[in-house]
Amino acid sequence: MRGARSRAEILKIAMRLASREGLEAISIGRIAEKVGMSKSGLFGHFKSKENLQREILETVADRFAKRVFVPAMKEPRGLPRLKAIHQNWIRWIQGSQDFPGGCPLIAAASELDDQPGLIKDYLKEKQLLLIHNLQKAAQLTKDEGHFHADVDVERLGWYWYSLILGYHHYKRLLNHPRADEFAEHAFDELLQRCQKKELSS
Amino acid sequence: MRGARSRAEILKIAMRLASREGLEAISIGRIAEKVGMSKSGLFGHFKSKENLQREILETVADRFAKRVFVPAMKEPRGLPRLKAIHQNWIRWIQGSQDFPGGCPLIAAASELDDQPGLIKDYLKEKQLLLIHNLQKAAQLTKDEGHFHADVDVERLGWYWYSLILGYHHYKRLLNHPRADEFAEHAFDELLQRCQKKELSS
DNA sequence: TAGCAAACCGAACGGTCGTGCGGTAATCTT
DNA sequence: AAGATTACCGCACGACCGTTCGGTTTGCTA
Repeated sequence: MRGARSRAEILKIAMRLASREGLEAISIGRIAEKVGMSKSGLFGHFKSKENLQREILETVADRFAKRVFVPAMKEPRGLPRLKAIHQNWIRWIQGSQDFPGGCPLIAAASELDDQPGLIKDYLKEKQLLLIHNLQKAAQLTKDEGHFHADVDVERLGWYWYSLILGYHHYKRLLNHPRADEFAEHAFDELLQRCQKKELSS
Repeated sequence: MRGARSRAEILKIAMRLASREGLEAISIGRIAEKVGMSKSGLFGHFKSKENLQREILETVADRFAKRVFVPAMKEPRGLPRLKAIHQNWIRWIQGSQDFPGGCPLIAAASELDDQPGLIKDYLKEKQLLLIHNLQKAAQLTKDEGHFHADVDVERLGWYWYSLILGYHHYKRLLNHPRADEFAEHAFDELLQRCQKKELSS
């Protein structure tokens, strides 16, 4: 089937465009132009703009998992794996060549947080899954004995995510020179505090 | 001049709309409809959409200062003032009736972080000012002796902002039941850590 | 009260949007 | 090789976009 390769290529380009301009701001016409095919030809692949948006989001989420979580699974469970996830995540935000516009998931989150609909539900589901995976990795770290037994993994997950958001904000919007330093330092502190009695519920 | 009141009313309604749909997504026609006047009549007040967007942002920033910083200035400098700022900020995010769509500044930040232009520059300037004010309040706390002398106020500012972003994310997108608890707890911890030797550069 | 500036309107412009249709060319199935 | 399915195209639609313009109403000033 010739369409499959074309479809993947469309999504890759659309993803790149959406990372710069936002999921709602992109238009089918401009994607088509960039891909090098007609508007109606592209439209035929997805049967509505909403479908296209959902598939873009899906493509991004897949890529995120492949870049951040999958490689970290090769590290032994516990602290090494946690650190690998964090490092991959930071690198992801620093912007592989694929996303000139920062993490599309974070961008989409603030873009959609107040207009209900299929896309928002889908995004929320993906975010919950991401957080669940963070917490699972943290739970394993507890089980391995690398963390204090009283650590509240849900709270750790929130801390972790917050510092990622802060990093993203300082880095991408403000171009703050100390963004990398802050994020790295904060994550180390967070891990250390989890080894002591702090961060319990 | 009859136009002044009308102008303020337009901005108030436009601000509300922009908080839900984003600064780029709003259209002059829909704002005009909601205000109850003609598209061209509204357009006459601002002479371009970009001007309108900038003025919306300005309105939001003014209101933010008035709700978050100004009331906190009545508290004595140092810890009490810091806590007041935080409390007001949290309340601001919880969404006064004015913003059904979460903090427009945060929303605009992710929306604009990758498309350069006047609006982004303006937003960035406002964000830097906000951070500067946070740091100034923290510096005063140091001067009052409420914090350890080695505290790195720039780093504290980043921590503070990060937890606000995390709160916003968990609260508005995910409707997480523990969002308030996490944010409150984290801020208390942050203050405590600033009183010890931690959080130095 | 005359005159003027500003607020506001309706209509229209060129443009882009998402979407649908009919037709052609390529590919797969049998 | 015949037939069915699919990819893709050009074209056109109705709707909405930001913006402009000429004309009417309103409120202030002299």
